[in-house]
Amino acid sequence: MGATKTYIFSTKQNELAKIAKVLAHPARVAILEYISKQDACICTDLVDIIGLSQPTISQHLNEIKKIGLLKGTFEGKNLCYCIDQERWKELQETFHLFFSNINRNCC
Amino acid sequence: MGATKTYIFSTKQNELAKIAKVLAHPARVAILEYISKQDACICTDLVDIIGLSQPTISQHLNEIKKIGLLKGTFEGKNLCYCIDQERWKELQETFHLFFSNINRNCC
DNA sequence: ATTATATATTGCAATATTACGATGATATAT
DNA sequence: ATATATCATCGTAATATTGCAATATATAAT
Repeated sequence: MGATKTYIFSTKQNELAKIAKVLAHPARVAILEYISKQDACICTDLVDIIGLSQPTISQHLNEIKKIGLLKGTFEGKNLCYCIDQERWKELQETFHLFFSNINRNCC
Repeated sequence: MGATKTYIFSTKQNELAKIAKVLAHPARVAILEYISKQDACICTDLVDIIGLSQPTISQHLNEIKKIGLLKGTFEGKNLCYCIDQERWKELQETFHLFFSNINRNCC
């Protein structure tokens, strides 16, 4: 009891849910928006900009990383994150397909 | 501590997160897919088809309803659910915009 | 009125998520 | 070597989610 019964559902359903879960927190939405607006990698102003503690931001970044959305490279002292464009497009397509496959007939 | 600090974020960020949260469970993805594949309203085969208990399915339907994705009408004995097309399109657009606004330049 | 059927609500236990202080690891600067 | 800065990890408290049994509600049929 209490835990999601993933084994009941299809791989695709679980996959979409997993991605959606990452977007299901405003901090992660904000992080992704901020990174995507930068011309290049960001080297964490995130803590100041978003207003959550450093460990919390780190945790959220990790969630985003888990679904392959972040590429990280070291550049001097700071770890620089940017969005993995290929993966981003994959997710975009996943959501696009989900939203497109809806029947027009209804009550 | 423990609860999401929604007041830190913009309305749009919270809105996207709220919608994503609904899609962040495979049961709700499955429910939406099933309803959208029907020609007309469905009158709950959901419990049998998905394999969760009736109260659990009811709860999930309620989460979906909360973001305005379901229209329900009584038709005979059974409550029939179908997807609100207008709202569906709105959400589709919300995600589309989110995924489109990403910068191309990166490391 | 009684019964059968479908769905909602309540209450609760198991588990997951969110957030942060304390601490650790690593790299640069002095 | 020591200090400083940046980010990760650990531990833990607060809160949220998931799932179901039991119960309530509502309509339809008898």
